[in-house]
Amino acid sequence: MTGRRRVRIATWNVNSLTARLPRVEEWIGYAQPDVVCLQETKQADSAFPHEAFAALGYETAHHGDGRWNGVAIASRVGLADVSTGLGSGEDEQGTRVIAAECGGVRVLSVYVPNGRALDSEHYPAKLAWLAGLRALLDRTTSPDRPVAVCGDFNVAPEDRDVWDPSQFEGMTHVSRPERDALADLESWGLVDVFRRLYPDDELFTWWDYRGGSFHRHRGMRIDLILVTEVLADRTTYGLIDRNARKGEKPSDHTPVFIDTVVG
DNA sequence: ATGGTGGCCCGGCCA
Repeated sequence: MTGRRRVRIATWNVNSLTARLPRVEEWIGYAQPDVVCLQETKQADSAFPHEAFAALGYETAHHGDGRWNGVAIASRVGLADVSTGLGSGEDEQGTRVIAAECGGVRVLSVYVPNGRALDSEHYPAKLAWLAGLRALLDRTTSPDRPVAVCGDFNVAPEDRDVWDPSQFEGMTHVSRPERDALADLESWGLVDVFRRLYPDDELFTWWDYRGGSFHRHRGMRIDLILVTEVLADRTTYGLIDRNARKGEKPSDHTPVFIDTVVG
């Protein structure tokens, strides 16, 4: 590992890897990411298709217990020092975070709890989970290092990250406490690097399956790549690949990736 | 029209 290398880091909530494997293989084939963070595999560790990724040249690590959640990292630039969970009391729902060292970057694949509704007990649990993620970063790495926290945050950081803010009043994903919890996580030393690259509105990563939302451009940007400044400063490109939301049996999320430089 | 679509897997729950 000498010299500077470009790495393409991607994240995708696949909404069941069992249902989505053909689309994931297809996407990896043309997008050629070096690291892919997956969320909502909905698989037990014993069911994860390590061989399918190995055939494409990727090492994989997965953390899941079956029906709910499930996160993974696939890497073709090395995969070491894997750890799972928040390591604190906030991840009782489990199987929502996995981390690994990939080509000189500490990569985390995260699936933040949905929260369901502002008056649900799952809502304060979501806020606590985000605080627990910051605590995990504090214990395991440093903002001076190359770190990429990638995943489905279930929070739209700003009003321009939803198709119509008036439709979301009183709902999760846009509330002040959720946005504050995300901002507090970023204040650890992370940059929403995709937004830094593209200040435009209407750049969404998720569209409801219902009501033709995708074709009506009714979405939200909730899948984020948060990186430390050493990576943000060297990020040359980023893309939300809307093509993966089209066609046969798409996930309701589409992948996001960035190109950055390590070393 | 508190609906609608899709994944889990077959009765609702979750997103």
